[in-house]
Amino acid sequence: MPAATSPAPLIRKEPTQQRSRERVERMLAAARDLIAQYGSDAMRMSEVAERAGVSIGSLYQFFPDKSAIIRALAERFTVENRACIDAELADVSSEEDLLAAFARLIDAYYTICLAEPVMREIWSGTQVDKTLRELELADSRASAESLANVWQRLQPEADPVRLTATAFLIWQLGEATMRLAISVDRAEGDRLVEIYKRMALRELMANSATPPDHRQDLRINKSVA
Amino acid sequence: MPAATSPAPLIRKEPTQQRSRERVERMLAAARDLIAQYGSDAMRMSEVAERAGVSIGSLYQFFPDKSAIIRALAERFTVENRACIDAELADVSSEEDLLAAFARLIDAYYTICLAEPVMREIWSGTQVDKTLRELELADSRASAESLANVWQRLQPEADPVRLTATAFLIWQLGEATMRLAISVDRAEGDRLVEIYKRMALRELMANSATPPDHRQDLRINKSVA
DNA sequence: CGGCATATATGAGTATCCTTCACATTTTTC
DNA sequence: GAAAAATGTGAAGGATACTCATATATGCCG
Repeated sequence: MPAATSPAPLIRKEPTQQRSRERVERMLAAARDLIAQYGSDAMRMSEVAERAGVSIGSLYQFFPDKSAIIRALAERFTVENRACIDAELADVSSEEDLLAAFARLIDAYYTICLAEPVMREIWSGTQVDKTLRELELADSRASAESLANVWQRLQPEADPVRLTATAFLIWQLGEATMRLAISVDRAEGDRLVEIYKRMALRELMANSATPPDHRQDLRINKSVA
Repeated sequence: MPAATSPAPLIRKEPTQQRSRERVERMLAAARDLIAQYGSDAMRMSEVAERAGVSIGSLYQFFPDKSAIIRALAERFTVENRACIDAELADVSSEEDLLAAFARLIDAYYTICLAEPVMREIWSGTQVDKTLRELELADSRASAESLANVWQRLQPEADPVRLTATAFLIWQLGEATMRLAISVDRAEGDRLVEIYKRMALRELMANSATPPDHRQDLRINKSVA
C-alpha cells in the first residue's frame, strides 16, 4: 500500500476571501478550456493566467505547480463520478441488480468520457505524472471498494481478498477500456466497450454463481519466474 | 484508423559508418541505464550524452528528440516480444493449444515486465507521449492480429470483425494489467495477473465454444448517448 | 597521393517554460 | 484607523530540450 496520502498538495492555500475564490474558479475554468482545446501538454501556465485575467504569481499562490491544476480538475471529475457510482450501487439487493447496475455504470461512464474532452485530453496527455496516476489509482481503489462491498454482501462466503482484487482489476480495466475506446473511432470504441462489458459481467457472475474451484484446469502455472 | 505510420521518425539519419553505429549503441545503452536508474523523466539528454561519451550534438544528429530515444528502446523491446508471441502461437492447432499458449504468453510477458526495469520505468514515466502511445497501439494491434488469425483459423464461422476487436481488447487489457501489476507490490500483482488470465481465457473460450447469441440478456443497452 | 564530397562531431548559444520572490495592494481584525 | 493577514504582481531565475556554425574524420575517384 504505497502512497496512501498525497505528498504534494492539490492547493497551496485554500482561498478564504470571496474575491480569491472567484479567481481560483476562473483559473480552473481557463485551464479547463485550454486543455480541452489543445491538451494538457500544450497548456501553458502563462496562458492560463492570462486567460483567467490574473497574474502568473496569483496562479502559483494557489496551485503549487502545473500538475496541481490538472489534478484539481481530474479530482472534480472523479468526485462527481464517485457520487454517481455510489448512487447506482446503493439499492442493489440481488445479483441481477448488481449486473444491471454495473452495466449501467459502464454505459454512463462511457458517455461521460465521450462528452468530456477535458478528461480525454488529461488522460491522453503526456504529463500524466506520478501524482495524477496515484490519484487515479486511489480513486479506482475506492470505487472498487464500493463494488466489492456490495458484492461481498451478496456473497458472504466468498474470499474477501480475492473479491477485492477482482473488483479492483475490473475497475482498472474498465478505465483502460474507456481511455482506449475514446482514442479510436466511435464505431470501434462502442464495440470495445461492449466486449469489455461482457467480460466484466461474466467475471462478476463467475465469481458469485459458482463454487471457487470451478474450471481450475485453466490455471496453467500459478506463479512465474 | 488514425496514425498508421509514424509522423516523427525514430531516427534522424541511419548511421552508415562503423564508428557512428557504435556510438549510437552507446547512446542507447546510456539512455537505458539512466532510465533504469531514475526513470525516463529524470533522464537528461545532457547526461545521456556525457555517459555515452559523445557530445550533445551527436545525440541530436541521430535522434530527433528525447522521446525518440525512449521509443527506440521501447521498440527493441516490443520487437523481441513479437518474435516470442509468434513463436508461441505458431504451432497452435486446437483450442486447448490456444488457451495453453495464451496462458504461457501472459506468464512470460509478466516475467519480462518484472525483470525489465527499463520497461517498467518507461511505461510508468510521465513522458509517455503520443508517439510512444501510438507505437504501443500499433504493436498491440499487430500482436492482436496474430492472435485473431489463429483464432479465426480455429473458428472459421465466427465474425472476423468481432474476433479482431476482442483480440485487440484482450491484448490491450493485458498490457494494462501488466503495467498495473508491476506498480503494486508483488503479491497483489501476482493476484491481478492471475485474475486477468482467467478473464481473458474465459473470453477466448466463450467466443469460440458457443453460438453468438448466448447470454444475450446481458446486453442491457447496446449503445449509449 | 591529393582533393573533393559526404558523413560525423562539437558545445556554446538559443528558446521555451515552469517557478520564485521581493514588493505592492486589498481585506480583515481589533 | 492601524496592525496583521491575505492576496496580487511580473520581472528575474533556473532548468533543460534542442540548434547551428564550424571543425574533423572518412570514403571515393583520378
